[in-house]
Amino acid sequence: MITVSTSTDSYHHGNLRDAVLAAGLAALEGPDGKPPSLRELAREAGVSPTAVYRHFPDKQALDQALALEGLKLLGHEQAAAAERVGGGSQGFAETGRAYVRFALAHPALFRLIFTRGKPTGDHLPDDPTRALLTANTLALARDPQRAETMALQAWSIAHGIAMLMLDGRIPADDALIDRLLDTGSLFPGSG
Amino acid sequence: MITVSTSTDSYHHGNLRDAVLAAGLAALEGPDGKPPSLRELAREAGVSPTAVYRHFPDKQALDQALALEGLKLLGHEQAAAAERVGGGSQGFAETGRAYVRFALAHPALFRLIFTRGKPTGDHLPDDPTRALLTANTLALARDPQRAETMALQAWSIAHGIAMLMLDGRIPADDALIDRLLDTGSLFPGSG
DNA sequence: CGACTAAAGTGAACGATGTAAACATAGGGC
DNA sequence: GCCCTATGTTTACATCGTTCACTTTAGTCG
Repeated sequence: MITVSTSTDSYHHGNLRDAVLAAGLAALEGPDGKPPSLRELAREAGVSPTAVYRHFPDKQALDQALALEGLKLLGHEQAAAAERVGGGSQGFAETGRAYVRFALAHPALFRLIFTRGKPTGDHLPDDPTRALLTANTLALARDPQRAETMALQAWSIAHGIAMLMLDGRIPADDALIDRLLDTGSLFPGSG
Repeated sequence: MITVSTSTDSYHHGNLRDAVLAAGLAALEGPDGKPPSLRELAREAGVSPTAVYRHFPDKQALDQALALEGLKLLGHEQAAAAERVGGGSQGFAETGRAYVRFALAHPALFRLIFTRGKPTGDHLPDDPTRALLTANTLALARDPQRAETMALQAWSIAHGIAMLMLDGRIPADDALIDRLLDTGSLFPGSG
């Protein structure tokens, strides 16, 4: 979690990096689906635009850091949702619902997470979403290969639903989410 | 299809709208995943930036027009792919594969199609992709409600695979596409 | 045929953005 | 107590979308 120390320092901010990230997450929650500009975040943190460059090499790095925070949030919500129904295959289904609900609740943040321009080839960080997913499907299917396939299929359909709903191609209906994510109808003989 | 009349007129271009759209589609094919700027397209068409505003109210409208062209292309490729294998449930599966292949072949264009900022509430234009989809699932399931659900599920999983592969979250492997889109494993008792 | 009008182009300008370069400050280690 | 380095600041530049006032063309109508 990001904490902002509202220190009253004049020149040195004390903790600019976290302040900028916090401002970024806050801006991403706003109803305006606009991704925040670097200058806007600097303004919000009460600092000159170029000061941000002491903590992030460029805008893309800032975005990636924000995306990473978002990914953590998503992971937490998924884990909490799964735990709430007691894990198991119920928890697996709940994980998918939480994924889509998160996307609808935080559209700009969700979009940011999955749109960091070029892959730049660097390591994908710890992805709790994915870990949780494979663990769950491994409990459903004996064959590990089949489990991996199911995991990717489940991820894909949840991601597809989320994206299509965000883009207005599919009504963002809560009942529809349940209908589309119904594991019983999707994966024969599981659950 | 967009045709550019390379007329040698000096002042009046003759057909600026199509020229700009053509330049836009060309730019979107370039390896640089950048969405083209309005000024860039104007430059490419040999015209001042503001001339574009005689044909599009703003950048967003330009983007929407480009997205519409992309949607047509996608529809054509899907129809061609389905036809190639003789339609039917084979054609249905092929439709999904074509969807993902299109996304991988035209990343920037595909992204543009599904990211026109706010829905602005206006009508979704004729979407050949969706029409084809429901028609195909209707042939697979008797219950129309079930068919609609299957259509949206199929669309979601194809869209999810495409997006996740574009974002580098899933390897853009051709064999993987087939494995994930295997209708037999996804929808029990159909095919 | 010639004049007028509207469509389609031009240029200069504005504010916003990401980013680079040169300079200022403050706080911690010798 | 001094200096060094991390962290800011100011200024500047290119690019972008967009507005405004103006110019040129094409086509219609008397």
